[in-house]
Amino acid sequence: MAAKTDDDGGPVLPPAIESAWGLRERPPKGPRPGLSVPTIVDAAVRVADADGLTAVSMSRVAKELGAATMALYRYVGSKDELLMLMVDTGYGPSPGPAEPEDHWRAGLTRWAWAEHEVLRRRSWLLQVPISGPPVTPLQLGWLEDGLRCLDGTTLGEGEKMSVLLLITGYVRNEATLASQIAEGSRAAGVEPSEMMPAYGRLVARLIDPARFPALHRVLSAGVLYQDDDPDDEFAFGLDRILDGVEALIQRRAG
Amino acid sequence: MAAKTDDDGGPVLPPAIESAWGLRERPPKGPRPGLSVPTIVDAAVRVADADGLTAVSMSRVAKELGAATMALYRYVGSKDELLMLMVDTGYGPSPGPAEPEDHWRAGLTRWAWAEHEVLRRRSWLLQVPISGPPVTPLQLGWLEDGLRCLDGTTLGEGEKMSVLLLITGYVRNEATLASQIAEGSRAAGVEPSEMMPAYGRLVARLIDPARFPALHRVLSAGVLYQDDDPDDEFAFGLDRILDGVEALIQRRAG
DNA sequence: GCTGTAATGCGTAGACCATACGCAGAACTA
DNA sequence: TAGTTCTGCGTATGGTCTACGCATTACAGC
Repeated sequence: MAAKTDDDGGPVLPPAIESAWGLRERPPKGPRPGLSVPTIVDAAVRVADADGLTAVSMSRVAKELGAATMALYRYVGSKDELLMLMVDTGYGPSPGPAEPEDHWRAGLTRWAWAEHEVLRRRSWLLQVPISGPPVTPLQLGWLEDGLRCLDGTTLGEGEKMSVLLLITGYVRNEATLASQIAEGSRAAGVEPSEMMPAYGRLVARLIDPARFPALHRVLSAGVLYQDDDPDDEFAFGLDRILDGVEALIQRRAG
Repeated sequence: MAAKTDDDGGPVLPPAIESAWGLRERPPKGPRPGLSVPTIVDAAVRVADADGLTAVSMSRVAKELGAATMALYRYVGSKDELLMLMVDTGYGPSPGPAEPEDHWRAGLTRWAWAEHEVLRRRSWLLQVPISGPPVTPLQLGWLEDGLRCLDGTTLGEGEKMSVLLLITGYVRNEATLASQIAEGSRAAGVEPSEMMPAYGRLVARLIDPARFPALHRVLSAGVLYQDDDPDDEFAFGLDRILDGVEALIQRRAG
């Protein structure tokens, strides 16, 4: 029998996650805890919001709480565990299920924009190295609400999951790109609106039009020089994906 | 005038990247260099291939080369710069442009599968915190070949870029998921084929069917318990995206 | 009320990490 | 041959996570 599995054969959850599901009560012995897992996670989120994920170290979070570094390890098994919990509360609760009368497309659009909005506000969420499929309560809440959007459709359960995976992946990807541009412009001391034009000029300087004809054509068309509305960009890709989903639903229906 | 921009107003490239474009020759004075940027990058890639990205430290790479840690800093400005170069050689050259007679869809499918294959072999590429749009020669080569697939279509240049972004994002996302499952199964000492079923059992244990009805339905359908071919999963999402692109091309054409 | 037990807070210390700085020596130019 | 400039790299600083052990606290049972 392999280690790290419980009696059911399921993977074992870190204690702090189990307590997030309310599956673990505190033993009544010993001194009253001066901290708590939510307090610690909130402090860590505050640090990340203020100074980015790289500023989140155990000592920094402890300082935020007026506690000693090692005190945190009484509540959290490791930094990775803390990060997992930070993701949960960083996303926050799902915006709620779609209205029953909503078209699936309207529901999923709202769902995608909600995640987009969260990631815009807390771009450090994208830098957390996610270590597996979601197991925290709020994360599964997002999944649940996404699934409900597809409730009335002809898709199979597996297809619904695939569609949500596709969309959430797209949202994360677009947000990653946007935050990189923002970060790059801050690092280079350039106005964010000047970032893409500057990138265009850089690529134009580097490439040989004979070796990179298609790319050269893109540059000549001025695509990179103009500073598009990122929201338009996001909406474009999302509509392409939803068009693809719609095609599948039509096929399953007819 | 802001710092970190050159006379053209373009962002300044790190020296090691400029040399990758052949824009910088060595001054003829001083002792012969015992190392070179490509040698160092190759060693770093070897370390990452063998022991993962976390094993890539300056001292470990130096040891791989039989050099002192600080010797590397004569060639590479920082570890981040080394990582950027590792990504370039880690991806390697693009598989080549599509055949001119190929349909755009066949070309993009091949392009996406090629990236998929690279990321399957070198999953550490996904963990490198990418810090901006591509500026290295091989990276732009991939972009070029992707653009050529869309050469004969009715799409605008900006739309072509968006489509490629969409696809590459999808590929990275799917690969990230797959590598997380592989990593998780290794960490828990479970057979990779048992990973998704174990996850399904875990979620089933956690959720309350009343609070998570849609998710419960997915579990009841046994979706998570069966161990699908990951390639089928990948092909499914890719086809959905390409369907969406096809819809757009049709609309632009007609 | 006393004692045993178990949990908490946290100080110390070890094993890493990136990298700033400075110096000795090598290889070229003049 | 002298001067310059670049290389290799040793040392040192300040940061990271976390294993371990100890004193303190608070409850359970007697």
